[in-house]
Amino acid sequence: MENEFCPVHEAIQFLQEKWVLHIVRSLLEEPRGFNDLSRSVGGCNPATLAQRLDRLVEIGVVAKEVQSVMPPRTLYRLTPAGESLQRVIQEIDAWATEYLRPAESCGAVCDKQYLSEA
Amino acid sequence: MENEFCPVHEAIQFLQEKWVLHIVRSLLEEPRGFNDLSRSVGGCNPATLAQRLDRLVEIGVVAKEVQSVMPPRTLYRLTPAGESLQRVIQEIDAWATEYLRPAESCGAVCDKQYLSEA
DNA sequence: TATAGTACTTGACATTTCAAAGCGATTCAA
DNA sequence: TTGAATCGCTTTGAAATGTCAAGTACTATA
Repeated sequence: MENEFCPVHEAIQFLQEKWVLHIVRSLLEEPRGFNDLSRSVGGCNPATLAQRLDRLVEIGVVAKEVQSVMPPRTLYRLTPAGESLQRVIQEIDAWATEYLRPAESCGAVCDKQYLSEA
Repeated sequence: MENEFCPVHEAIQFLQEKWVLHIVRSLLEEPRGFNDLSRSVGGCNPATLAQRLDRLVEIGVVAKEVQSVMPPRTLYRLTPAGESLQRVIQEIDAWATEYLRPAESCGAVCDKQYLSEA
């Protein structure tokens, strides 16, 4: 269990980095600029977002397209590897809609959620 | 986009907590005690693990079974809701084996991984 | 001319995670 | 019988990580 390369472990390690799944999910909808992405993800501060994007680009899940430096205009879009994460997100979606119950609201208070009984 | 309850968002929020996916994956294999789980997950310190388990129990993904207090013997097992996370993990698995390439080793050095070209 | 928008960076602060040690109790090997 | 190992954690203080507010340099719109 030590010396073998375990892709799942690596994948989990990377997918569990804060905001990664949110970012991917947002980019699955459409390519976005930095601020647009930031708004869409909701709650991720620019420092973290920038760092996460660097990493996603480095890993090859996201491609960064600088359209013009000044005025700044950039597009982040998923690579094929990124797009194929859609299946993961879909499963999360399926699980969530089956098991997650609304606690109170969503946007503001996101600290408590419960599972449905069934 | 503010006041609606978005289960996927909640689910991602919760699944991206550090170690959660690793824990679930480990428990998918079999129910485990605290230390056993700790070893199987690998690298999570006990304080964090304990907290994560509390949360998982609270949310209803994991059930804690205290078999004896002294000598201590506890079992953590997935609830049905937890078990159905298997599909998520399976998709991660599929994605990982398709796109993740071994960088160097696995156990010790887990800081860099690359995607395959295809 | 003024306001809002782009993509970020910076530095101070808060939260999270960490490794290490320890605890009471039991079981097992020497 | 003594000592080490195992169990399920908790505590500690320090290190890593994430967050916030503000700012940069510039353009486009009003």
